[in-house]
Amino acid sequence: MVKQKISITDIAEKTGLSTTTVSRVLNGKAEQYRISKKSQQKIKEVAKELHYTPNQFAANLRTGKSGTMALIIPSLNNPFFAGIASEINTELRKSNYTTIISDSDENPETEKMELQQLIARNIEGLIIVPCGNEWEHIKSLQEQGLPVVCIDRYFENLDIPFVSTDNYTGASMATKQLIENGHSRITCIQGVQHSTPNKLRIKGFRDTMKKAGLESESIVGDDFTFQNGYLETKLLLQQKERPTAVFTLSNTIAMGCMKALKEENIKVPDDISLITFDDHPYLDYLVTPLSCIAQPVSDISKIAVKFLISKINKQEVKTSQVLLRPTIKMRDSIKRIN
Amino acid sequence: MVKQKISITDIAEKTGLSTTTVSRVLNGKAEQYRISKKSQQKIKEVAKELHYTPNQFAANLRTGKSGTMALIIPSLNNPFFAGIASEINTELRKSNYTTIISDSDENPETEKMELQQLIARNIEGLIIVPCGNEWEHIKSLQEQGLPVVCIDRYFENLDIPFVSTDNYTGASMATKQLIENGHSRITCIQGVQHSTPNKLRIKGFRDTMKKAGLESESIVGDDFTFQNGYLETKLLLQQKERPTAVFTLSNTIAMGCMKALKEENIKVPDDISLITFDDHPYLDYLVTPLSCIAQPVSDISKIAVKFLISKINKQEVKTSQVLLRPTIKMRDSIKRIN
DNA sequence: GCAATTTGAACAATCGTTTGCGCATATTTT
DNA sequence: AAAATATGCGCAAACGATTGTTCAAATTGC
Repeated sequence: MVKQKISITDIAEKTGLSTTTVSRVLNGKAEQYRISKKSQQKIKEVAKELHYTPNQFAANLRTGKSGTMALIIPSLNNPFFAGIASEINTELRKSNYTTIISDSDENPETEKMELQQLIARNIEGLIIVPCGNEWEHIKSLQEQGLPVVCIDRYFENLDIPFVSTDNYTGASMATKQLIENGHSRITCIQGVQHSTPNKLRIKGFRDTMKKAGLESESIVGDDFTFQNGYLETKLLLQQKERPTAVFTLSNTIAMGCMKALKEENIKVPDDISLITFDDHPYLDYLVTPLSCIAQPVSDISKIAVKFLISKINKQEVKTSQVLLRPTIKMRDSIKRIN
Repeated sequence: MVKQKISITDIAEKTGLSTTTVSRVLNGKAEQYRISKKSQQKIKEVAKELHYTPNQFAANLRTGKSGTMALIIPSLNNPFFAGIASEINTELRKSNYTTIISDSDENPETEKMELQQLIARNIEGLIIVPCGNEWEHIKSLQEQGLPVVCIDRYFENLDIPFVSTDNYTGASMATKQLIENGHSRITCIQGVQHSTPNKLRIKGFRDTMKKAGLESESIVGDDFTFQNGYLETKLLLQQKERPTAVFTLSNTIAMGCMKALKEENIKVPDDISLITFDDHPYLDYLVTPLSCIAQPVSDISKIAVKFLISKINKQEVKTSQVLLRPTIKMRDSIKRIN
C-alpha cells in the first residue's frame, strides 16, 4: 500500500469545505447539490494538486458497488481464451469496470474456489466459461442477484444468459466440407465431452455424416488439450484402416494432432486431410495452412459485456441467449479425393 | 452485488457472541486471544451454515491490505505476455493474492491511467512490463512504498527490481548461429526501439556482427507487432541485394515476416534464413519449423512473484535485478551457405 | 478465605466514502 | 417588510470488518 495516501478529508481541510461537499464535487454531483462554481473549482484544483485518488474500498463499502467484474476462463494459455480475455478486459474498461481474470484450469473445484474469492470481492457481474457440467453454484449466484453470463460453454434449458458460437452449424460446415471433398472415413477428435460446445459439435458432425449416408463415424478424445490431440492421433495412426480426414474440435487439439502427424511423417493434406475448430494467426504459416472454423471471438466478447452491462443497469433485454454463426476459413489442409 | 449478504454481525447474533470474537476466530487468532474451543466451534459452524464470505472491502478498508496485486502487460494478445500472465496469475494465487491484469496496449498514457485505477484499488504490489521509456511514474510509486518489479522490459541504472532474459546473450547466440552458418548479409527486424530488451538485443546483434568483421549490419523496424514484421519484410524484399538471413526480435514480428515471405513466395530456409526471439508451440509446425531464442517465461514469472512477496514480507533480498539465460532452439529455418 | 492471576470475551473507535436530512443566508415575491 | 423560495453547504450516520483496551468471572495461590 502506498503510504500517506491523501483522502477526501485532506482536501476538505485544505479547501475549508466539508468532506460532503468535496465528495459531491468529485463525483460530479455538484450541480445536483448546488455547489458554487467557485467551490467546485477550488476542490478540483486541490484534488489535482494533492494527486488525490479515491479509496475504492471505502467508496465500495459504502455503496456496495465494487466497479469490478469477474471473468473465469479455463486457461489463459489457450489462445482462444486469451483472445476473449483481452477483448473483454478492454471492453469492460470502456464501461469503467475493472476485470479480474481467473483461470479455472479446467478444474470445477478450482472454479468454485475462485468464485468464492470473487464474491468476497463484491464483483458486480460475472462472465464465465464454465468448466464442468455442474451449474448449481452458478445458478445460485444468479438467483442471488448477480448478473451472470456464460460464454463459449453454457447450459441448455437453463435461463442463464449465454453467448456462444453456433457450434452445431460450425461442425456441420466442417464435416460437409470434408464430405464434399470425397472423404468418408473421418475421425473427429473431441474435447471435454460433457461441455455443450463439444456436444453440439459432435451432434453437427454426426448428423452431417448420417445425412451423407456415412454411419461409420469415429469419435475419439476427451479433452481440449495438446496432449489429447497428440495421443489420439498417435492411436489413430496405429489402426489398420486409417481415416482420410481428421476434424479436431479445438486449436490445441489440432496442434497435438499435427505433432503426431509430423512424427509419423504423415503429410497434410496429401496423406490425411485436416480441419479444426478455432482460428489463429499462425494457422496461415503452417506446413500446410490449416482450414478452420473461426469463431467470432470479438463479437462474442462484446455481446457478453453488453448483456452484463444491461443487466446491471436493469435494462430489459429481449434475448439473452445468443449463438453466433462461425465462418469457415478454407486454407490448404483438405485434399479432394476420389 | 449479491443481495442479503450475511456479515460478521449475523454470525455474532446467531451465536450470541460479539463481532470481535467472531472476527478473531475467523481470522485464526482464536488462540492468541484465548477464545474457548466451544465458541470457536460454534462460530465456525454458523459461518459455514450461513455461507459466510467476508466482505473484503470492509476488511481492506480497515487494514489497508487489499490482497490484490497488479500486473500490467502491453498486450494479452501476444502469446509471450499471455503466458507470463497465466503463470503470474496462478503463482500469486498460491500466495493468496488476487491478480488484476491490465493491458496497456503498448500505450504509455493508458499505462498511467491504469496505474491510477490500480492505486485506487489499493494494490499491494505491482508487476509491470513498462511500455514506455518514462520511468518516473513507476519510480514514484516505488518510493511511496509500493513493491514494484519490472519484467521483460526494465530500466537500467535505476534501483527498481527486475527479472528479464539476458537479451544481449540471446541476440548474440542467434547472430552467432547465423554467422556460423555462413551468413553475412543479415537483417534484424527490431521492436520498440527504446525498450531495454530491444536495445540489448540490438547491441548483442551488433557486437557479434562486429566481432565477426561484419560491419554492414542492417537494422529496421520499430514495433513488436505483426504489422511491423510484415511491412519491414516487404520493404526488405524490394532491395537490390537481399539479406540471406533475417533475425526478428519477437514472435509477433516473425509472424508478420513470414506472411510477407509467403506472399512473395520466398522459401525458408532455402531462399532466406530466419531466426526469432520467443518460442511458441506452433513454431514446430510451421512450413519450416522456426529456430528461436526461447525465454524462460516460467522462471521469469516465478522469480518476479518471489521478489514481490519478499518485499511485502519485508524480507531482505540480496539481488533484485536478475537476467535469466535464454536457450536457443534449433529447428530448420537456418540454411548453411557458402 | 482473600488476593493474584488467568480465562474468555466485549466495547468502541477506526478505516475513507457516501448520503438523507437539515439549516443558515441570500434572494425574490407580494 | 414579512413571507416564500432559492442557494450553498455541513452534520452525522452508515457500510462491515479489525483491534487496542478493558473488564467480569473463573481459577489458582498462599
